[in-house]
Amino acid sequence: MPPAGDAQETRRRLVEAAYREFAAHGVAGARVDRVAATAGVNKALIYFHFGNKEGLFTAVFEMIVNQALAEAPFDATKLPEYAGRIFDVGEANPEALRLVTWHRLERAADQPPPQAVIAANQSKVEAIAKAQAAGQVTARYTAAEILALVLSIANMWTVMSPEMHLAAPTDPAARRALVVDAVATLVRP
Amino acid sequence: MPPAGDAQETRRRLVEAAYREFAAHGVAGARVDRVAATAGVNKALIYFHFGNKEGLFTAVFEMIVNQALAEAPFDATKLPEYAGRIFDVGEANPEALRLVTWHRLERAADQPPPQAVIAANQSKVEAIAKAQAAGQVTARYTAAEILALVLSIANMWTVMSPEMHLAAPTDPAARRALVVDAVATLVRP
DNA sequence: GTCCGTCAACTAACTGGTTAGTCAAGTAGG
DNA sequence: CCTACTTGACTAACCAGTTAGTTGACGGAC
Repeated sequence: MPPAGDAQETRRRLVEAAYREFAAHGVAGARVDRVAATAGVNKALIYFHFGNKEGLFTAVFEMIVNQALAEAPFDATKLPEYAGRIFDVGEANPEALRLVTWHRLERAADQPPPQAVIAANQSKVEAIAKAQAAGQVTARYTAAEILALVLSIANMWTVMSPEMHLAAPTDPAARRALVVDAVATLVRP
Repeated sequence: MPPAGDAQETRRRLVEAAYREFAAHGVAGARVDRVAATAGVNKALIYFHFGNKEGLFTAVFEMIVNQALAEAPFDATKLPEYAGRIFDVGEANPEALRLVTWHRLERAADQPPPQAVIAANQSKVEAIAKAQAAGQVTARYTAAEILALVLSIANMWTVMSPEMHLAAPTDPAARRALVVDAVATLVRP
């Protein structure tokens, strides 16, 4: 085994394992020993690299946020398509949405919101405002309200309680079509 | 001390205390000792009355579900108003929504969905279908899809990540107006 | 009417397993 | 040999659940 092995690689393996653990069980439910076992490294390495359990979650959360921001390019003049893309990303990474929800429930209260997210939202709001001024997007709602609506509808199925899925269409394509169409209806000038 | 005291009252106190504890910390994060202390009863009574921690959560969850179903009378011909009412209930009981979210994350996978919720959803879907047939609600989406849309939008602000609140209007009245208007726009025939 | 057995409701103290976090020692590469 | 990295073994605290026993109400026997 490589003791002076690749620390970078060890960190990556730990974050990957922690991602699954936290997404499945949250901070309180996650087991540090389980993360270490899954990553195939000694538990003490977690404390060496990340300080504590909380630090490990922070590392995972930052990775997910950056990844999410990178995967969904924003175009204020094509909000329905953007919503569809968000839907696709959520569909492909259901664990990421769980992780964000755990964050909201367990940590958001005593954690300052990530600067990257605030900045990203701000630029999106400005872009929407510009599109509104150009008459490409409805002026019925404020730019921030539109962004909130788009994101809410894009993620509506993942946030929905599972009981709802029994009554609603299970076909992903139909769910996606609904998301795109609903956003289109709402943001039409 | 009343040993053969009011068991009903003891149960109520425990459920009440557990409600706050679970809403704040979830199942894994909740502390049984803390619930007992808050309720002012002996910890063993929790196991006497509810079997285990899980049973206590189930009791709390059932109470919340029944309460929620009772508080929001459904009228398929007035979906925007219904969304507004759901918004109001959520605004008045933020803890209830947290509890439902905890349930979804921690228990929904291995818990059969409550029959009461399924039945309630089914009757709502049927009512919407009837309103669609009468031309009072758009036929662009299926009845189940409309219900999903209405509920998603009604709860959009509570589900939204807190970062969003920084960019969006903090005025509850404005948030409510948006919810009602967006639903109206979507369900108009 | 009082004695006694039963039972639901309740309690204080305990247990055994778990868990986050620590530490001293060791290993390889530069 | 020194720095960065890794390890097995350890611990102190925590926490869900248990246990053995107490309390008072109720009801039937005499």
